[in-house]
Amino acid sequence: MGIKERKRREREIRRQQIQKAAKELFILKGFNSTTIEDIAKKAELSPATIYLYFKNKEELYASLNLITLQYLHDQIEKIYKNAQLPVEKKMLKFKDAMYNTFQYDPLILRNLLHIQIEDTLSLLSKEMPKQLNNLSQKTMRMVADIYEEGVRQGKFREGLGIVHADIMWAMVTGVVIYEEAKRKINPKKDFLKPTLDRAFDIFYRGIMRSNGKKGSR
Amino acid sequence: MGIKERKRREREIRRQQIQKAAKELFILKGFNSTTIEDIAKKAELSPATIYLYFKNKEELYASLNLITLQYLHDQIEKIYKNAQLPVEKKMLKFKDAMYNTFQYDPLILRNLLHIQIEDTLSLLSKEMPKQLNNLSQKTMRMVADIYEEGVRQGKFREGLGIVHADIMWAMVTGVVIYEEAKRKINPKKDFLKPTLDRAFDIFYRGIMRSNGKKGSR
Amino acid sequence: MGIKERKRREREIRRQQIQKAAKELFILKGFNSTTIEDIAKKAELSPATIYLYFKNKEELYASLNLITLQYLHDQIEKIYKNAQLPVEKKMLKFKDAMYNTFQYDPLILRNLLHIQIEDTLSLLSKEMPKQLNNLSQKTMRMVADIYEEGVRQGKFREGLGIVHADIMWAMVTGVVIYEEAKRKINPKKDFLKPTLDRAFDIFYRGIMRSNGKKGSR
Amino acid sequence: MGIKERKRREREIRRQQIQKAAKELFILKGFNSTTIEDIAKKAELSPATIYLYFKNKEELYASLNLITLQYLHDQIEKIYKNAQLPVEKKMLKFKDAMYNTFQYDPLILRNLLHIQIEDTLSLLSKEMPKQLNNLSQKTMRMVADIYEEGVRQGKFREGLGIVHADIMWAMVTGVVIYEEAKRKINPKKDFLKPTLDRAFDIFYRGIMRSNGKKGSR
DNA sequence: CATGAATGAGGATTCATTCAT
DNA sequence: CATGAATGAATCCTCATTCAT
Repeated sequence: MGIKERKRREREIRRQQIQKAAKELFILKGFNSTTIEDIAKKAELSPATIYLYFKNKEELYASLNLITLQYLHDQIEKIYKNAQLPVEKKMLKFKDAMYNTFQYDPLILRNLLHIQIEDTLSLLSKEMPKQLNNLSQKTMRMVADIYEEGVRQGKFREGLGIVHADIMWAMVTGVVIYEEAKRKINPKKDFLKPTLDRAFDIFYRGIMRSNGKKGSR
Repeated sequence: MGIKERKRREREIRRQQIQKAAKELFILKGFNSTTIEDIAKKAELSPATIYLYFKNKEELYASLNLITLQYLHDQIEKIYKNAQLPVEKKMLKFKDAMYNTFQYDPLILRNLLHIQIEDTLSLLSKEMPKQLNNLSQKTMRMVADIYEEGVRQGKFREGLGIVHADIMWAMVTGVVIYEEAKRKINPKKDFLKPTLDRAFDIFYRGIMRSNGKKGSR
Repeated sequence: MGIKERKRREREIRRQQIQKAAKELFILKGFNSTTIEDIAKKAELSPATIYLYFKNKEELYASLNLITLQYLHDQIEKIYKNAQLPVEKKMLKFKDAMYNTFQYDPLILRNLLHIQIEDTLSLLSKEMPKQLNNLSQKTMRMVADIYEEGVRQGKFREGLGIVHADIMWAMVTGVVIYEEAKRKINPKKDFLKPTLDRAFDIFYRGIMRSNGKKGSR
Repeated sequence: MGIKERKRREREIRRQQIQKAAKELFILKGFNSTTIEDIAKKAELSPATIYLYFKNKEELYASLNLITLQYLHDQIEKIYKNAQLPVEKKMLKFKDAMYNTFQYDPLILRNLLHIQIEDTLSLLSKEMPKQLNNLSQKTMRMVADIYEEGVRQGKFREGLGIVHADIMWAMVTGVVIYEEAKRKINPKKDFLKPTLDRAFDIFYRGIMRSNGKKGSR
């Protein structure tokens, strides 16, 4: 048993080593411009070895999302399940969860939003998209639930939870992408955090029933 | 004179015919997966002919942005210059301008945001990025000006105009991308318009100084 | 008659204008790297017009040789027919004729020697190679005759005239090519003339029966 | 160790197999008219494989020169270092070294002389031209040294060694090219050897101080 | 399990040449 | 006669993927 277990662990480590290399390169150069050989070189392996761990390039690419999505999901879940916290505080905390996630993996947007959907999904095995979708929906559902809870409590304005979950996600997404793009042109300063704060502040005021008193933060 | 003029017009038409074909394909399949041959076939020309009108694939790609960006710019400018309209109305009109633009060219986001920056800009001639950038900045500046005007008039909350222009753009962008992505997975229904409306409503409330009375629209 | 004649003359001028442009480009960039469009642009004509004057690119290329070869031929002939001049003087004069020719057209070597024979001759019309060959042989024959005359007069060492004509040609050729190559690497100084002089001096001594007295020049 | 060594050797063999095929084709059809696919077919490999061994077509082309140049260099060096041999004998032996080299690789001239310099050198990696130049200069320097030694010994006529090395090289070069060209037109007979002998004989007499007694060979 | 080596299947781009006007 | 425009035919090179060892 011990040996089998050790083998499995080693295998897992190798897998992650590949994913780490791949992630850095995909972020840096994009999907199409990153070659399997690039990844292999960075992971100090041979190209052929990559294929022992991932069915093909797309599957490797997609696997990265799963990790990040899980990362986001876990944070959202923790907030979601925190019985102490009032809904409006939860909503604010979501921002941090998202911000952390984008720090952890700037790639997630291009992926999850399927911006390059056509390049990406064709060769994936059946399982992968299902898992991605599942995790993604569960996460969004939690945000939606909180919104609806807020409506019931008379704190948030009327509206479908899922729509507001989408809008929140979209807004954060948009800001991240946009700031990322600007940083690419001029890498000197990074305005992501303050812009995101302001955006969330606007969002927060925008959804509150009466927002005369509280600001965000 | 007549002949020369007609020639020029025919040439322009040909150019647009290529751009039209290219745009549809780029939207459908993305930059890398669209081949020059695809475009040529769709435009009912030979691949070599494409190169009579565009220096290379990237230049053709970039040329599409210029059109769209001009389209957006012109609408924003019209609103901007409308002396009758109070700033808060202008802000609301911007939404329509953006919505129109995304209808006109869903591609614009991937491009303008340089999501594929590294794949795209290398072979462009010097002029193209300069023009793109110029037009883009002029457009954003107008939005920023309106915001600051609103602040001066005590209508909008304090804050830098350009930051709010960015946030507005980012939010709309995020919603469009996200809805587009969802539509790709399930093409049956299109929630772009209502979601965008709601998002803008939230944004609008979020920036107004006192938003007890007015809703959007 | 007058009009017809003028037309013909204009046509001839146009032809030469193309040849001039072509020659400069072929010298500068080589056969394969020179495009018809390059030539057309330089001659301030359209590519299609080139084809009104030359069957194809190769034919144009070959036509240049004919001019140069004629140029060489005429000089050699003048020396050849000069009854006053003793053979050894004639031999020395040949050097100048060759030198002039290479000045006039550095391209001639690559062409005449058919260095790029395989790239060049395939599409030529029947006539062209025949003319080239004819002119070339007539020229060499004159040199050979002079050598043999020298032998008969007991001035030059025994040997076939044509072999020595070949060697002389080859030697000059080699020096020109070699110096041309060196000049390409370091364009500052041009040692063609002195090297050629020395080479000819060696050649001259090498063929003279007794060369104790005379030097070259 | 054994396996690694064998692998290395196999790789080397493959490389040479490609070079062999390439050489034959380049000789036959020239650089531009020889395609990578031609070479691949002849070497019984796929085009892509060629690129595992050579960066690009030009690098492959240039690599052939290096081999030949080394071949020439080694022969010249052996003669150069032979302490027994008097300079005039050495000079004669140089002819044989060159003759061997041209037999071994008729291509060398077009290459070394950079006849197609502009088509050829652009894509080469930094190292290659440096190596070529280095080897070439070392070789010529040895010939020049011998000439100067001969001058000091009062055997050869006054003059710069390097100039005479150039002339010798150029003359041989010229003869080879010229005979090669004639053979292409009429492949029946090959006059290279006798013509070269005669040319060298002339050269030899031409440089000797007193050449009343000795002929060459 | 790991890998060096090989390759099939493209894809962008170029250019000599033709043809309708 | 001149040409703007169009294109067929090539050709170099890349890269995801496979396979024998």
